[in-house]
Amino acid sequence: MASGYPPSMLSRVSFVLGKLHLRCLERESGELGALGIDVKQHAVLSVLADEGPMTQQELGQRLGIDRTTIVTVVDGLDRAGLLERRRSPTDRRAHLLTLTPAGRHTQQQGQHRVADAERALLGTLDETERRTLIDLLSRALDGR
Amino acid sequence: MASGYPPSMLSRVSFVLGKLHLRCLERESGELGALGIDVKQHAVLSVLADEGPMTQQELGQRLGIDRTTIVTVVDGLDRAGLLERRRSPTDRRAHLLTLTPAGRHTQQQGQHRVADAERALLGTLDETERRTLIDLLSRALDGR
DNA sequence: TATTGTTATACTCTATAACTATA
DNA sequence: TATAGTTATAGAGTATAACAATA
Repeated sequence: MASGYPPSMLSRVSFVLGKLHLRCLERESGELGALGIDVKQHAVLSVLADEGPMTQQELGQRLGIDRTTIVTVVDGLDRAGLLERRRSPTDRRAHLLTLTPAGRHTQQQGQHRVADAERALLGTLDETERRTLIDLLSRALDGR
Repeated sequence: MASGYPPSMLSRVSFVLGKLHLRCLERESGELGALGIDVKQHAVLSVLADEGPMTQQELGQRLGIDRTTIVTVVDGLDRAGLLERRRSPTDRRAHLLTLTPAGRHTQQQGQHRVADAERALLGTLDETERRTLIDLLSRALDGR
Protein backbone atom coordinates (compact mmCIF):
# COMPACT_ATOMS: atom_id res chain seq x y z
CA MET A 1 0.00 0.00 0.00
CA ALA A 2 3.05 2.27 0.43
CA SER A 3 3.13 4.91 -2.28
CA GLY A 4 6.89 5.07 -2.70
CA TYR A 5 7.01 8.84 -2.32
CA PRO A 6 10.12 10.18 -0.59
CA PRO A 7 9.55 10.49 3.18
CA SER A 8 10.58 14.14 3.14
CA MET A 9 7.89 14.92 0.57
CA LEU A 10 5.18 13.36 2.75
CA SER A 11 5.56 16.17 5.28
CA ARG A 12 5.33 18.81 2.57
CA VAL A 13 1.84 20.26 2.65
CA SER A 14 1.68 21.35 -0.99
CA PHE A 15 2.99 18.01 -2.19
CA VAL A 16 0.58 15.90 -0.18
CA LEU A 17 -2.39 18.15 -0.93
CA GLY A 18 -1.62 18.04 -4.65
CA LYS A 19 -1.17 14.29 -4.92
CA LEU A 20 -4.20 13.51 -2.80
CA HIS A 21 -6.30 15.98 -4.74
CA LEU A 22 -5.29 14.35 -8.00
CA ARG A 23 -6.17 10.90 -6.72
CA CYS A 24 -9.47 12.21 -5.39
CA LEU A 25 -10.38 13.72 -8.76
CA GLU A 26 -9.60 10.46 -10.54
CA ARG A 27 -11.91 8.48 -8.26
CA GLU A 28 -14.73 11.01 -8.31
CA SER A 29 -14.47 11.46 -12.07
CA GLY A 30 -14.88 7.74 -12.49
CA GLU A 31 -17.93 7.62 -10.23
CA LEU A 32 -19.62 10.69 -11.68
CA GLY A 33 -18.71 9.81 -15.25
CA ALA A 34 -21.22 6.95 -15.01
CA LEU A 35 -23.88 9.64 -14.47
CA GLY A 36 -22.67 11.67 -17.43
CA ILE A 37 -21.28 14.58 -15.42
CA ASP A 38 -17.88 15.65 -14.15
CA VAL A 39 -16.74 16.86 -10.74
CA LYS A 40 -17.27 20.54 -11.44
CA GLN A 41 -20.72 19.96 -12.85
CA HIS A 42 -21.72 18.02 -9.77
CA ALA A 43 -20.49 20.89 -7.60
CA VAL A 44 -22.74 23.24 -9.56
CA LEU A 45 -25.74 20.94 -9.12
CA SER A 46 -25.01 20.72 -5.40
CA VAL A 47 -24.81 24.47 -4.84
CA LEU A 48 -28.10 24.96 -6.71
CA ALA A 49 -29.72 22.14 -4.74
CA ASP A 50 -28.59 23.68 -1.46
CA GLU A 51 -29.16 27.35 -2.13
CA GLY A 52 -31.77 27.51 -4.87
CA PRO A 53 -31.67 29.34 -8.22
CA MET A 54 -28.95 31.92 -8.76
CA THR A 55 -27.19 33.70 -11.63
CA GLN A 56 -24.03 32.38 -13.29
CA GLN A 57 -22.14 35.29 -11.78
CA GLU A 58 -23.25 34.38 -8.26
CA LEU A 59 -22.50 30.73 -8.87
CA GLY A 60 -18.97 31.55 -9.97
CA GLN A 61 -18.38 33.64 -6.87
CA ARG A 62 -19.65 30.83 -4.64
CA LEU A 63 -17.32 28.29 -6.19
CA GLY A 64 -14.37 30.59 -6.75
CA ILE A 65 -14.54 30.00 -10.51
CA ASP A 66 -14.33 32.65 -13.22
CA ARG A 67 -17.63 33.47 -14.96
CA THR A 68 -16.12 32.55 -18.34
CA THR A 69 -15.38 29.09 -16.98
CA ILE A 70 -18.91 28.73 -15.64
CA VAL A 71 -20.35 29.08 -19.15
CA THR A 72 -18.94 25.77 -20.41
CA VAL A 73 -19.86 23.91 -17.24
CA VAL A 74 -23.45 25.16 -17.36
CA ASP A 75 -23.66 24.51 -21.12
CA GLY A 76 -23.15 20.80 -20.50
CA LEU A 77 -25.74 20.65 -17.72
CA ASP A 78 -28.20 22.61 -19.84
CA ARG A 79 -27.76 20.31 -22.85
CA ALA A 80 -28.21 17.29 -20.58
CA GLY A 81 -31.50 18.74 -19.29
CA LEU A 82 -30.27 18.91 -15.68
CA LEU A 83 -30.91 22.64 -15.31
CA GLU A 84 -32.58 25.51 -17.14
CA ARG A 85 -31.37 29.01 -17.87
CA ARG A 86 -34.36 31.19 -17.04
CA ARG A 87 -34.42 34.94 -17.59
CA SER A 88 -34.32 36.81 -14.33
CA PRO A 89 -37.56 38.79 -13.90
CA THR A 90 -35.66 41.68 -12.31
CA ASP A 91 -32.61 41.78 -14.61
CA ARG A 92 -33.00 40.64 -18.19
CA ARG A 93 -29.24 40.31 -18.65
CA ALA A 94 -28.98 37.56 -16.05
CA HIS A 95 -29.79 33.85 -16.27
CA LEU A 96 -31.39 32.32 -13.22
CA LEU A 97 -30.03 28.78 -13.11
CA THR A 98 -32.79 26.42 -11.99
CA LEU A 99 -32.51 22.68 -11.39
CA THR A 100 -34.85 20.37 -13.26
CA PRO A 101 -36.25 17.26 -11.51
CA ALA A 102 -33.69 15.23 -13.44
CA GLY A 103 -30.95 17.56 -12.21
CA ARG A 104 -32.07 17.14 -8.62
CA HIS A 105 -32.10 13.39 -9.03
CA THR A 106 -28.66 13.28 -10.62
CA GLN A 107 -27.29 15.51 -7.87
CA GLN A 108 -28.49 13.06 -5.22
CA GLN A 109 -27.12 10.03 -7.03
CA GLY A 110 -23.83 11.86 -7.46
CA GLN A 111 -23.76 12.70 -3.78
CA HIS A 112 -23.77 9.03 -2.86
CA ARG A 113 -21.13 8.16 -5.42
CA VAL A 114 -18.89 10.99 -4.28
CA ALA A 115 -19.24 9.84 -0.68
CA ASP A 116 -18.20 6.33 -1.76
CA ALA A 117 -15.20 7.71 -3.64
CA GLU A 118 -14.07 9.77 -0.67
CA ARG A 119 -14.40 6.86 1.72
CA ALA A 120 -12.33 4.70 -0.61
CA LEU A 121 -9.76 7.46 -1.04
CA LEU A 122 -9.32 7.78 2.70
CA GLY A 123 -9.52 4.04 3.21
CA THR A 124 -6.35 3.87 5.28
CA LEU A 125 -7.98 6.13 7.90
CA ASP A 126 -10.73 5.04 10.26
CA GLU A 127 -14.06 6.85 10.47
CA THR A 128 -13.01 9.15 13.31
CA GLU A 129 -9.81 10.11 11.55
CA ARG A 130 -11.69 10.83 8.32
CA ARG A 131 -14.02 13.18 10.16
CA THR A 132 -11.07 14.88 11.86
CA LEU A 133 -9.28 15.32 8.55
CA ILE A 134 -12.28 16.91 6.84
CA ASP A 135 -12.88 19.15 9.84
CA LEU A 136 -9.26 20.37 9.89
CA LEU A 137 -9.18 20.90 6.12
CA SER A 138 -12.39 22.89 6.06
CA ARG A 139 -11.32 25.00 9.03
CA ALA A 140 -7.94 25.68 7.43
CA LEU A 141 -9.73 26.83 4.30
CA ASP A 142 -12.56 28.73 5.86
CA GLY A 143 -11.13 30.05 9.11
CA ARG A 144 -13.91 28.30 11.04
CA MET B 1 -11.58 35.38 7.78
CA ALA B 2 -14.55 33.38 6.48
CA SER B 3 -13.97 32.31 2.88
CA GLY B 4 -17.55 32.60 1.67
CA TYR B 5 -17.56 29.12 0.19
CA PRO B 6 -20.88 27.28 0.43
CA PRO B 7 -21.08 25.21 3.63
CA SER B 8 -21.90 22.06 1.66
CA MET B 9 -18.72 22.45 -0.36
CA LEU B 10 -16.57 22.63 2.77
CA SER B 11 -17.32 18.99 3.54
CA ARG B 12 -16.43 17.94 -0.01
CA VAL B 13 -12.95 16.43 0.08
CA SER B 14 -12.02 17.20 -3.52
CA PHE B 15 -13.22 20.78 -3.23
CA VAL B 16 -11.37 21.54 -0.02
CA LEU B 17 -8.20 19.76 -1.15
CA GLY B 18 -8.21 21.67 -4.42
CA LYS B 19 -8.80 25.12 -2.97
CA LEU B 20 -6.30 24.63 -0.18
CA HIS B 21 -3.72 23.28 -2.60
CA LEU B 22 -4.15 26.31 -4.82
CA ARG B 23 -3.73 28.69 -1.91
CA CYS B 24 -0.70 26.75 -0.74
CA LEU B 25 0.93 26.97 -4.15
CA GLU B 26 0.35 30.72 -4.29
CA ARG B 27 2.04 31.27 -0.95
CA GLU B 28 4.96 28.94 -1.62
CA SER B 29 5.47 30.34 -5.11
CA GLY B 30 5.76 33.80 -3.62
CA GLU B 31 8.28 32.70 -1.02
CA LEU B 32 10.38 30.59 -3.39
CA GLY B 33 10.15 33.11 -6.22
CA ALA B 34 12.39 35.38 -4.16
CA LEU B 35 15.03 32.65 -4.44
CA GLY B 36 14.54 32.32 -8.18
CA ILE B 37 12.95 28.87 -8.09
CA ASP B 38 9.42 27.47 -8.19
CA VAL B 39 7.71 24.85 -6.06
CA LYS B 40 8.56 21.92 -8.29
CA GLN B 41 12.19 22.94 -8.54
CA HIS B 42 12.46 23.13 -4.77
CA ALA B 43 10.97 19.65 -4.53
CA VAL B 44 13.70 18.41 -6.87
CA LEU B 45 16.42 20.07 -4.80
CA SER B 46 14.95 18.53 -1.65
CA VAL B 47 14.87 14.99 -2.98
CA LEU B 48 18.47 15.29 -4.17
CA ALA B 49 19.52 16.77 -0.82
CA ASP B 50 17.86 13.91 1.04
CA GLU B 51 18.75 10.97 -1.16
CA GLY B 52 21.85 12.00 -3.07
CA PRO B 53 22.53 11.98 -6.82
CA MET B 54 20.10 10.11 -9.05
CA THR B 55 19.05 9.99 -12.70
CA GLN B 56 16.20 12.08 -14.12
CA GLN B 57 14.21 8.89 -14.57
CA GLU B 58 14.56 7.96 -10.91
CA LEU B 59 13.74 11.51 -9.86
CA GLY B 60 10.55 11.47 -11.89
CA GLN B 61 9.46 8.19 -10.35
CA ARG B 62 10.11 9.54 -6.85
CA LEU B 63 8.00 12.63 -7.44
CA GLY B 64 5.36 11.00 -9.60
CA ILE B 65 6.23 13.30 -12.51
CA ASP B 66 6.73 12.24 -16.12
CA ARG B 67 10.33 12.22 -17.33
CA THR B 68 9.46 14.68 -20.10
CA THR B 69 8.27 17.12 -17.46
CA ILE B 70 11.44 16.64 -15.44
CA VAL B 71 13.55 17.93 -18.32
CA THR B 72 12.25 21.51 -18.12
CA VAL B 73 12.44 21.59 -14.33
CA VAL B 74 16.03 20.39 -14.31
CA ASP B 75 16.93 22.72 -17.20
CA GLY B 76 16.13 25.72 -15.02
CA LEU B 77 18.08 24.41 -12.04
CA ASP B 78 21.03 23.59 -14.31
CA ARG B 79 21.08 27.05 -15.87
CA ALA B 80 20.90 28.61 -12.41
CA GLY B 81 23.92 26.56 -11.35
CA LEU B 82 22.03 24.76 -8.58
CA LEU B 83 22.78 21.28 -9.89
CA GLU B 84 24.94 19.55 -12.48
CA ARG B 85 24.09 16.89 -15.01
CA ARG B 86 26.98 14.45 -14.73
CA ARG B 87 27.36 11.43 -16.97
CA SER B 88 26.76 8.23 -15.07
CA PRO B 89 29.98 6.18 -15.00
CA THR B 90 27.99 2.96 -15.42
CA ASP B 91 25.49 4.10 -18.06
CA ARG B 92 26.48 6.82 -20.48
CA ARG B 93 22.84 7.47 -21.46
CA ALA B 94 21.90 8.62 -17.98
CA HIS B 95 22.50 11.94 -16.24
CA LEU B 96 23.39 11.76 -12.57
CA LEU B 97 21.84 14.88 -11.08
CA THR B 98 24.17 16.30 -8.46
CA LEU B 99 23.59 19.31 -6.23
CA THR B 100 26.13 22.13 -6.28
CA PRO B 101 26.98 23.96 -3.04
CA ALA B 102 24.74 26.78 -4.25
CA GLY B 103 21.95 24.28 -4.82
CA ARG B 104 22.30 22.88 -1.34
CA HIS B 105 22.21 26.38 0.10
CA THR B 106 19.15 27.39 -1.91
CA GLN B 107 17.39 24.19 -0.87
CA GLN B 108 17.91 25.04 2.80
CA GLN B 109 16.76 28.62 2.41
CA GLY B 110 13.74 27.36 0.52
CA GLN B 111 12.98 24.88 3.28
CA HIS B 112 12.60 27.68 5.80
CA ARG B 113 10.48 29.76 3.49
CA VAL B 114 8.21 26.84 2.68
CA ALA B 115 7.77 26.14 6.37
CA ASP B 116 6.79 29.78 6.90
CA ALA B 117 4.30 29.60 4.04
CA GLU B 118 2.74 26.42 5.39
CA ARG B 119 2.42 27.82 8.87
CA ALA B 120 0.73 30.94 7.49
CA LEU B 121 -1.55 28.83 5.29
CA LEU B 122 -2.70 26.79 8.28
CA GLY B 123 -2.79 29.83 10.52
CA THR B 124 -6.31 29.14 11.76
CA LEU B 125 -5.12 25.83 13.26
CA ASP B 126 -2.96 25.53 16.33
CA GLU B 127 0.36 23.68 16.32
CA THR B 128 -1.11 20.35 17.46
CA GLU B 129 -3.84 20.51 14.83
CA ARG B 130 -1.31 21.32 12.10
CA ARG B 131 0.71 18.26 13.02
CA THR B 132 -2.42 16.12 13.11
CA LEU B 133 -3.49 17.39 9.70
CA ILE B 134 -0.13 16.65 8.08
CA ASP B 135 -0.04 13.23 9.70
CA LEU B 136 -3.52 12.33 8.44
CA LEU B 137 -2.82 13.65 4.96
CA SER B 138 0.44 11.76 4.58
CA ARG B 139 -1.10 8.56 5.91
CA ALA B 140 -4.06 8.90 3.55
CA LEU B 141 -1.62 9.28 0.68
CA ASP B 142 0.94 6.70 1.68
CA GLY B 143 -1.07 4.09 3.51
CA ARG B 144 1.19 4.51 6.57
C1' DT C 1 -20.84 53.87 -17.82
C1' DA C 2 -21.17 49.43 -15.66
C1' DT C 3 -22.60 44.59 -15.68
C1' DT C 4 -24.25 39.61 -17.50
C1' DG C 5 -23.37 36.31 -20.42
C1' DT C 6 -20.68 34.97 -24.28
C1' DT C 7 -16.84 34.10 -27.55
C1' DA C 8 -12.16 34.10 -29.04
C1' DT C 9 -7.76 33.82 -27.52
C1' DA C 10 -3.69 32.90 -24.79
C1' DC C 11 -1.29 30.82 -21.14
C1' DT C 12 -0.01 27.06 -17.89
C1' DC C 13 0.57 22.40 -16.89
C1' DT C 14 1.15 17.94 -18.21
C1' DA C 15 1.36 13.83 -21.04
C1' DT C 16 2.08 11.19 -25.71
C1' DA C 17 4.90 10.20 -29.81
C1' DA C 18 8.95 10.24 -32.07
C1' DC C 19 13.96 11.04 -32.26
C1' DT C 20 19.25 10.20 -30.61
C1' DA C 21 22.55 7.94 -28.27
C1' DT C 22 23.53 4.52 -25.79
C1' DA C 23 22.78 -0.32 -23.71
C1' DT D 1 15.31 -4.49 -28.82
C1' DA D 2 15.00 -1.66 -24.96
C1' DT D 3 16.06 2.48 -22.22
C1' DA D 4 17.63 7.71 -20.82
C1' DG D 5 17.17 12.00 -22.21
C1' DT D 6 15.23 15.21 -25.39
C1' DT D 7 12.04 17.67 -28.54
C1' DA D 8 7.76 18.72 -30.72
C1' DT D 9 3.15 18.52 -30.15
C1' DA D 10 -1.42 18.06 -28.28
C1' DG D 11 -4.74 18.00 -24.60
C1' DA D 12 -6.75 19.61 -20.34
C1' DG D 13 -7.78 23.63 -17.40
C1' DT D 14 -8.18 28.30 -16.63
C1' DA D 15 -7.85 33.25 -17.26
C1' DT D 16 -7.85 37.88 -20.08
C1' DA D 17 -9.93 40.87 -23.67
C1' DA D 18 -13.53 42.21 -26.37
C1' DC D 19 -18.44 42.15 -27.83
C1' DA D 20 -23.80 42.31 -27.50
C1' DA D 21 -27.64 43.07 -24.67
C1' DT D 22 -29.27 45.30 -20.79
C1' DA D 23 -28.95 48.13 -16.59
